[in-house]
Amino acid sequence: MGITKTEAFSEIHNEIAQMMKALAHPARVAIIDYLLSVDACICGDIVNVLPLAQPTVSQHLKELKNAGLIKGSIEGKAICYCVDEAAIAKLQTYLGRVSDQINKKCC
Amino acid sequence: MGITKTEAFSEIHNEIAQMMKALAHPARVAIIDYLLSVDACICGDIVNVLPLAQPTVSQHLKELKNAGLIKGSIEGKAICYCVDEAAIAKLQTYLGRVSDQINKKCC
DNA sequence: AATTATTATCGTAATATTGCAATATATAAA
DNA sequence: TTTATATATTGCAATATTACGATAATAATT
Repeated sequence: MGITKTEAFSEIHNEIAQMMKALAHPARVAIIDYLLSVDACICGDIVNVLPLAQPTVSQHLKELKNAGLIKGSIEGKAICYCVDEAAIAKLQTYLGRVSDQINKKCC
Repeated sequence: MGITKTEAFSEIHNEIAQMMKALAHPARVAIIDYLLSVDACICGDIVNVLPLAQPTVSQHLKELKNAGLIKGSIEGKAICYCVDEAAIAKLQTYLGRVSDQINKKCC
């Protein structure tokens, strides 16, 4: 139905899924990469870097922000976005657990 | 439009996004977790563990398989699925790079 | 105050995803 | 060969996502 049975799953599974979803689009992965490539977090030109119209980029930024993957703060007439370290760490921790539990003698 | 401008993004960004997408649903995260919790990879009861109907689970398994996150092999009348180590490693590598590049003095 | 630059929101069209009943397929067991 | 068990496929309804033009909101500049 395009609707996820969120309530049927554990909070952890929902949380991980939500963060993964934020990165489940090449534009959003590209945004993360661009934010990292800029030395400071004064970034007012994300729109110019992506092959998408400004409203679309704004929407993607919003999704990244809602998922907690980036933080934004007003910096004059531009807005400064940067990657949230804690969020990335959370994903790393999850994947680390997965990696550790893989049964090497399996399949 | 619900359609992603795939061709406008780099292969790496698309590849990462695709893998993330596979984990962008609590059911699929739950499947991974369940596969890891079983000692061997003889798993014929994923359907009974999830709060979803059999066709829905089958569909989620297909998506995980298409994204390369799990491998499946026929084992009698059941099918053995298990987590693909290389795929997880690829995601870990990506997140590791992100983590390394985060500008600590930012924001 | 008017202008300019930057980002957000609204509305909408096209497409994708989620979920399941019904049904098909495949293999093991009887 | 029939039956039972396990998984896949099809078809469809409900909802979500993606993309963008038009427009609004905000803040610096003139």
